[in-house]
Amino acid sequence: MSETYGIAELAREFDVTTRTIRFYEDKGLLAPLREGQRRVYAPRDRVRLRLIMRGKRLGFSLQEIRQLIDLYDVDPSEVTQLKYFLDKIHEHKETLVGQQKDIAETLAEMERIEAQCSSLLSEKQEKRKTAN
Amino acid sequence: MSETYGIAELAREFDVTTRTIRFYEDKGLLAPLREGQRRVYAPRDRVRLRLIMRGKRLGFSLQEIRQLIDLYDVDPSEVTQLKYFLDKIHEHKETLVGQQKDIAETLAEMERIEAQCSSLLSEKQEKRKTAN
DNA sequence: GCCCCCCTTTACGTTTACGTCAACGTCAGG
DNA sequence: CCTGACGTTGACGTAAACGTAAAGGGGGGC
Repeated sequence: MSETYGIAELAREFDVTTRTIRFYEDKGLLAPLREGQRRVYAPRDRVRLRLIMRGKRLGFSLQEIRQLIDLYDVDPSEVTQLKYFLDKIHEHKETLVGQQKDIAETLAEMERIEAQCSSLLSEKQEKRKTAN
Repeated sequence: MSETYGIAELAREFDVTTRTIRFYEDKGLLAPLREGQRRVYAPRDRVRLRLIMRGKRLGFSLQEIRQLIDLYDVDPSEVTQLKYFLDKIHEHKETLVGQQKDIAETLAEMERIEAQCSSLLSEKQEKRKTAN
């Protein structure tokens, strides 16, 4: 079984160009198999691409995204490495929690402004009614 | 009263270079007063800079940040403009909610991996104990 | 046989967000 | 008076993340 995908297929699915996908490979974010020259993507590559897109939506650089992705296939051989990874995870978690806070603040302000606008709008529209 | 700030002062406070602050001015994100040639920043400029930094932490481009900031001082004169701003706000809100979801997912996975690593780690450390 | 679509590599171009350097004015302290 | 900190504009440099164009191979359908 184990479905595979072509580069154009993935490009369509994630709404990026094939150039972009190849670029990610260049940067070590993807490593598809080859059939001759052609790239053949396994489901795990697709998952990785999904992770990449999510990282981008959160404003992470490709380097940071690479770190994040690498956390998913940790080789848990050495204790020192495990500790290192735990550190990395803590770092990322802190960043994410910080972003949550930033988003919450921004959303709160958006809603404040929205309410302000809405009330002003309905006010104006009331006036237009009564003017008729 | 109304405190004012020099460019270096703000640069220190927000941990950016003066070049960066001037660059933001170039891009229309800041518009400090001048005393002769020198830039003089009012509290509102400081607030704006804070908004800019928050936007950056969320991965927005300076253009997007500009849009966001502009929402804070809307001139509520025209009804069509009000509607336009409400639209903008909705857009931004959707983006932010999307990011919240992305963050929640990523955090969940981080914790999954973290738990995995932790248990593996304590396991290994147990073995080292019993081996002695 | 030809067209079309998918695939490949190589290489130069572009945008964003600043960094860096030059060349100069201004004002306080020693 | 000199130094040093702070400020200015202007121009060029750079890293990241792709876009785009060139030049070509391989296979399927009519």
